[in-house]
Amino acid sequence: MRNKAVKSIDDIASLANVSKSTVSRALNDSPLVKQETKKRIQAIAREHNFRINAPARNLSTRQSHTIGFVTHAHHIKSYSMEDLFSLEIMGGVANGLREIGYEMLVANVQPRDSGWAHQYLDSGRVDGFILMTSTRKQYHIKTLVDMKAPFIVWGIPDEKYRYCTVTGDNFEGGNLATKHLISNGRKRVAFLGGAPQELEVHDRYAGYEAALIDSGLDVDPNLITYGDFSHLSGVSAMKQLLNQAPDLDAVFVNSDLMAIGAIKVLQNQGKRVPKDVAVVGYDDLSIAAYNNLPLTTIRQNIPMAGKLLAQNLIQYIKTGVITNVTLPVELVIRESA
Amino acid sequence: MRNKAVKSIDDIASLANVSKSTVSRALNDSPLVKQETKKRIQAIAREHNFRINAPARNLSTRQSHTIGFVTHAHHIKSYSMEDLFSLEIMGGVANGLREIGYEMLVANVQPRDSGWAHQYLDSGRVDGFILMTSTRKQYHIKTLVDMKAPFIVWGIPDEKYRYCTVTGDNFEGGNLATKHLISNGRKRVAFLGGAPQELEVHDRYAGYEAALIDSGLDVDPNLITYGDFSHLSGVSAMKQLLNQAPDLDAVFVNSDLMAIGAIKVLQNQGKRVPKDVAVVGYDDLSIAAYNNLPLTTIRQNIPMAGKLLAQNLIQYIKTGVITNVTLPVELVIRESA
DNA sequence: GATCGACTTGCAACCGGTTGCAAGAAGTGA
DNA sequence: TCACTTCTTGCAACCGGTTGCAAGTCGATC
Repeated sequence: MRNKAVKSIDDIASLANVSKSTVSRALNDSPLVKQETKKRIQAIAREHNFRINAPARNLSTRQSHTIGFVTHAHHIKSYSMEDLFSLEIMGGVANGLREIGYEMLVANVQPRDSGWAHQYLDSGRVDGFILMTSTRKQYHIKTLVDMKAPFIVWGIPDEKYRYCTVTGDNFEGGNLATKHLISNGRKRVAFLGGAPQELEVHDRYAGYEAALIDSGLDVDPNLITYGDFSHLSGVSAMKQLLNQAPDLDAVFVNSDLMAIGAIKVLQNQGKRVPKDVAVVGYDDLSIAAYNNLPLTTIRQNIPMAGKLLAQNLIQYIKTGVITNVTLPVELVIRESA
Repeated sequence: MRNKAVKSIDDIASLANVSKSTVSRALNDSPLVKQETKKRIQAIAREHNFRINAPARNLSTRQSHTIGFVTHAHHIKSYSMEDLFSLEIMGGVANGLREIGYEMLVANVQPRDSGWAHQYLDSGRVDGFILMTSTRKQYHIKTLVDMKAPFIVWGIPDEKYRYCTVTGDNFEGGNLATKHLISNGRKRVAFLGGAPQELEVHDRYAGYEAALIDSGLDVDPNLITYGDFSHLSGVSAMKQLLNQAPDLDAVFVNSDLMAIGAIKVLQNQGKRVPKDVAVVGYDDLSIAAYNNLPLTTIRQNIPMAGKLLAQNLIQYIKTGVITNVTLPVELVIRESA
């Protein structure tokens, strides 16, 4: 260990026989310092394994270089499979942020808590937020807009406000899934939606409806039902569907988690999947491929989504540019349809 | 909004007609300031929605009040079901930390990266680490010990060093699982272990072996094999087991993820689970209950584990007390055995 | 040889807290 | 009334960076 006492920029300064300002500039690659000096200082810093003190830097620049990743765990005490979508995105976000020199703080927010944003932002702990939480999302967005906090959300932008978003192409997803089922000869294709208040769900429905109409099939209200994206809601919604329309021969389900629940219900009731009833899920979580009956599903490009959430938020923070991006989705055919 | 310009402790100081030192002490509930003054200052702070500036405080106290949660994602670019165990614990850790006033930073470390610890610690970004990463865990532990970094790990402590740990009772887990299978009349109970270099796996094996011996059953090397806890490794290890011992009638699997893979293999080869072959998993991840065939498994108390990882690390940081705790496990009977 | 602009570098203030030490106020006992 | 505690409070230094501004160096131009 040679970093005896090289803890601050001042130490480097004495070693290099320059002032701390010069060291600061050199380490930040400022054009103000001579190439040669810069190289020399950087070499010394590297050699002594020096790391800029983050709190000091954050204090001085009034930026934390940290982003809060906001989730609202399905179960209060710990994450679970129900949170898998958020969790998978989180990995992509963490990577995306690191590539541009930011860190990620996890803020697991209680649904009723309204002070969290101030708590993180006013204390200078984070520079902005990435919102995944679906319950009460509109409410949280309003709060953030009101306090002028920098943030980006996974989902379709609400017309009322202007803010950054990243989402998948939900119409296309619903359309692809339904067309696939129809092209396999299915005539009674049901729609098992996510939470009905979500705009994403409306778009997926629109895609579903368009596919039916394109093929000259009827849109039957008895074939439509909703859950809340969770496994359990998939179970009960599927039961309801079977009651309303016992003759259905396919289901387009708005999440893989619900699809897995739905398949279980179908099998329990003696239906063969996909023979009697074909099922298409949504998201293509890692679990879709691992499922007992590998899921045919609509893939959302999760790593890309994470990366864009990171990049576009930072871009917004730095430049104020508001981006709303829609990512393409694709149909992944496995065994359930 | 009344917090016009109340951004710093100085602002509060002028409002309250005291010095900033007094405000600082009041907000930290120091006994040095008079009760009445303290109340008054706290009231003013609350009223103006004041939050202490974290970077300033961190700089001054040389503590970040932040912990790095270290994982090593199974896939590089994003988290997946394979990381579910870490992810579930993460929720518990985040909650545990918040309860004692700490934040959690996610550090998704590349397996070959050796500089990450210095990067986070020397820069004052975190006060310590929580280690979940299993690949190369020993290597990372050595690094942390060498640099005298505060950390706690999920797992059994290595005899060579002294550091904080939290783990489940692996012997008991292996023993409970195996006894359960034997008590159901199984005679040829296989052991499908996690990564063979892990101490946890040895203990689970010991529990398995003890149960066999207690019941007068032979320990047959053909019934033993190993994977690496992942779903895929469960698939190939199960195939191998069936080759080595086609007559097996039960398997104790070291993770739920591997168990799900193993069951798929068994079913594909025409074995009925649990009728022909009973399967017990390990961990009781949320996925165990949701699986197509709900898993009988050994439950690790994940929320508690997360909480203790958080609490004991902070305790160590504050007092230097090294804790090594072993949490009880329990058998959860569902449908696979 | 004086002037000028382009480069480099250093000084010192500032970011917003914490804390050791000194000092003033209030209370106590002699 | 005075010396001595015990409470409270404020002063000022410090944590480790960043940055506006002044100043010094140096070759080029007139």
